[in-house]
Amino acid sequence: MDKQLLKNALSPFASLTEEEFDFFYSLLKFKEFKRKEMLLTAGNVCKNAFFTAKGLIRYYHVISGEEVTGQFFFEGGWYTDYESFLLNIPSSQNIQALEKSSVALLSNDSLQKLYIEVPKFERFGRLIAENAYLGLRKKTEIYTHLSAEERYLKLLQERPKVIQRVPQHYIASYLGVKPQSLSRIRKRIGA
Amino acid sequence: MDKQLLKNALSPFASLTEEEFDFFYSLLKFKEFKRKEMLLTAGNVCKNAFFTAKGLIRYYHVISGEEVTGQFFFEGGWYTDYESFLLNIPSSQNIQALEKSSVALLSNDSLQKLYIEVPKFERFGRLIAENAYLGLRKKTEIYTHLSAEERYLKLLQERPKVIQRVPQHYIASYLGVKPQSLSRIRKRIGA
DNA sequence: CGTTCAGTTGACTAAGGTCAATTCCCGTGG
DNA sequence: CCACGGGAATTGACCTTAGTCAACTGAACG
Repeated sequence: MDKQLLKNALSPFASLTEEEFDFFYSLLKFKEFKRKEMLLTAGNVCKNAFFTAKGLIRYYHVISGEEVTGQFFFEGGWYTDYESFLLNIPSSQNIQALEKSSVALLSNDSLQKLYIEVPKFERFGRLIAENAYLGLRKKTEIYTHLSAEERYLKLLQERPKVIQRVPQHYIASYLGVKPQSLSRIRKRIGA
Repeated sequence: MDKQLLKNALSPFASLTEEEFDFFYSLLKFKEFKRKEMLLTAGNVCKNAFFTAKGLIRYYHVISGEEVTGQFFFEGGWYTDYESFLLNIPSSQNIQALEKSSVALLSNDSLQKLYIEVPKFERFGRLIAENAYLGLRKKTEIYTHLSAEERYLKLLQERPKVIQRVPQHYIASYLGVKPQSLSRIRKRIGA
């Protein structure tokens, strides 16, 4: 596990002393996941927040029998199902490694400990949530007024890594189109 | 301004002493808005968080010349453009009263003061953001996999107040369909 | 009253979905 | 290392949903 990567990922949210960071670090657990392995399966309580140190993670919902991908996370990305994690209720999400991945796990207990021992992390938690909100709002706006082709082009432009590393049918489920349609779109724009 | 309404609206997020609440209350400003009056216009910095004590507020974006309504807020609802409010940058949103409304304003300065004087409010800020995130995620999910008719029925079922109080073309812009289509949907389902 | 803006309706178009048949990879086991 | 099997991607024909353009009705407010 790359300690520095973790430090860098936190720096936009909180400036920590060595001591504070080390305390935070001591609360983490580390785990390896194989390709297609699940970090969380719907119906279970999401006990951890996940930090992707290496690899590629996605979360998705199953709605009327179909997978709807919510987001992809690469090296340096944080994710948890807030609702389940915070309220300790069964999650409706699935979190899955799409590549062989190294992940840091922060349990809710540890996070609460963190909030108490280092109050600065309350702020950190708030900023993470606010940040998640902004990202999601952006996605929502894009989705409710752009065509499938425009959404694809936007993704291509803003996050080419997703196009490069994620299998196409997952991208389709993220963009809200069928794999066939995405294939036609790609053909049309000459990708 | 109904002090008790404000207290009730806060209670899910923070249990405050009389003293803490009074300090919070002392930081607020109060303002009346007429029907169609703007609380914020795109291009300006969003200097305040808004609490709707009475009336009906919406926020919207203008995208390719069209209004896209993000959300409606009734009595008891909070809203601010986080991005603009937090980062002190020009907002891309418009916030507007749809009915004659009484609104409480909390400036960023006041909020920062609050965070310092009553650290409990860091938690409050975090919970508000997390809550906003959950609401938005729900909307995003609904939108990317339900048909226009299903979205309308869902809104009708979950928030009948919106259908009752909001003019139809705003609902259309919220649901992501044209007013003509919404009219046809309503005819089809016999509303 | 009359002007204006919201809502309705009709005819047509276009985007994306559905069903189905291949083809193309790519990982696994022999 | 090669062959095979199965999931992923592509393509075609057709269908459904929502958008577009346009005319008309209705209600609301000055």
